[in-house]
Amino acid sequence: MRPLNPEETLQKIKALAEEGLDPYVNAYRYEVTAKAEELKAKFSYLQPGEETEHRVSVAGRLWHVRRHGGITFMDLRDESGRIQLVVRRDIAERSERLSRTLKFLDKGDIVGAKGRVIRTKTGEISVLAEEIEILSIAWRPIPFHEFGVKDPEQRYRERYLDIMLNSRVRGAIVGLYKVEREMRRILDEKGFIEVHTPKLQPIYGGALAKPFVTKINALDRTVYLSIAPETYLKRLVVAGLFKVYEIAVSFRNEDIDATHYPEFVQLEAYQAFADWEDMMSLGEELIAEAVRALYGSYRVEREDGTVLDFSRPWPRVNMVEAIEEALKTRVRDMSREELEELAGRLGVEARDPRAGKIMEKIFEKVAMPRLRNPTFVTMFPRDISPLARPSRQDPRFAERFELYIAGLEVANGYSELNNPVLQYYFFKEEEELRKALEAESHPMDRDYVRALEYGLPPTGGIGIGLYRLMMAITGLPSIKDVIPFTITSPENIELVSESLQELAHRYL
RNA sequence: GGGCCCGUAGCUCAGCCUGGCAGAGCGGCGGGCUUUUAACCCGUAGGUCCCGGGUUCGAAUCCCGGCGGGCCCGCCA
Repeated sequence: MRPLNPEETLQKIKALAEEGLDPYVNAYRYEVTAKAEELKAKFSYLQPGEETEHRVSVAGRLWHVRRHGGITFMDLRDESGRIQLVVRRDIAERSERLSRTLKFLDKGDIVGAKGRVIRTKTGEISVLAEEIEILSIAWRPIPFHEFGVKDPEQRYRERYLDIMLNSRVRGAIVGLYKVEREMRRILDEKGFIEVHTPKLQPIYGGALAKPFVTKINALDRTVYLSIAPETYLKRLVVAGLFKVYEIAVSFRNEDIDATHYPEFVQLEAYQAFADWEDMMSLGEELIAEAVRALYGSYRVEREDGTVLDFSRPWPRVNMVEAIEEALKTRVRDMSREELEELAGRLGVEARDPRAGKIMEKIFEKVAMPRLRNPTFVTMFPRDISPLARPSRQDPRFAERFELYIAGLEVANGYSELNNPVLQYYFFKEEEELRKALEAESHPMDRDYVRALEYGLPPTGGIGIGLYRLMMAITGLPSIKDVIPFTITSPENIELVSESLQELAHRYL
């Protein structure tokens, strides 16, 4: 690997160019015929020392270079895994280009290699290289090996290094893709339509959060980045798309912590003629099958040793009952004042005009931390659920649930409120609330109520926080770990290239 | 918004409490080596101790301010 030293880098580049090996001149494409892990599986039958005539070409980044004088071993990493390249002196002596190239190879470089598949004397399935091309150069030292990048600042500033070196982070990013693919497959099979709803919205809604405010120049109009796709998806149900979903990026202008980030991805699905129970079942299926697609099992053993069991069905616990069981106290008929007093005794800060908000806080304090395996918490207070349908059993509560996994709130869903009179009434309530305190409230959305006036079928909906889900199943401690790139404050970046501008003319 | 902690070589970190030559391992560079797996052996270079100010004969170390980062609490998923 090269030192972070422009002068030495310059000498290397010049020397490469003189030998006709400059990859910025030579290497525009490379024919790849095999992947590392596929080769190791396919040739696992080889005995130590056995060689084949099977010629392959592989490409990737050099991970280790072990030079032994007459023989060199290199580990090449591609997107499937690692495979060893072997360069023997007797072969290199027959190819001047190979022996010249070999001198320049450095840990971190991107190379392509052609050769025969063998198993070495010590048992490693390898490509015995006959040709090697330098395809790109690592100008900067990459912090390889056992240490990797630990400095949290460098991890986030140079995230490509963290993703390159940290297999858990890479696994979470690839894992999210597999989760989304499996969820799409299931929803497609059930006849759901995938759509995109506006990210630029004149009225934000579908959740209670501060929005990002921006402007459409063409219309000279203030708009908000979507905090949730919910109200648009339900407009589509009104329109007759009775099974509809979106994997939506949502933006909320709130603080960043271990479980919150201002932009995040959620899958929201709506199904006409279904209620909250159906949506719990759908959520179970989507998540359990995604986990199985990822790990081949409904049981996940996490890095920290804990095991999560996604076998269905998952427990469904009533919020009030969960609190009462934890506290051994009857809370279901408590007034707002009594709840506030209880919260005070529990050390829960809850000054809010809504009794339901205080109830939720108490729940999060006393009952939520106990929930490890996937558990639905049901019957959320009605006054903190302005888009949900009141319970057919007790109108103080909504037919609303949240899903908790490993102490994280991962999903939220309900029987959708389809009564326009009640929806308008709840929006008015929210407006009053906004005046009464600084807390976020749902803005009045007259167009949404108008849509309901055309008739929304009885509908169930669910939103699944996909980053939270990845945190839960990987055990990674911060939501930033599962997001490919997060924002960092500005820095002065020193570039090798800036001091080597004299090279630019070579390539034009 | 409140509190706690961190910043030393390319990477991982020690040194700081109790002020006295800037350190280790890995990596780099040079040499050797035809079966290694973080190869090994010999040699060697490499520093804005985050920045600024103060105390002191003397500051990586103590004090003040700033910058960058992390964690916890409050609020939003």
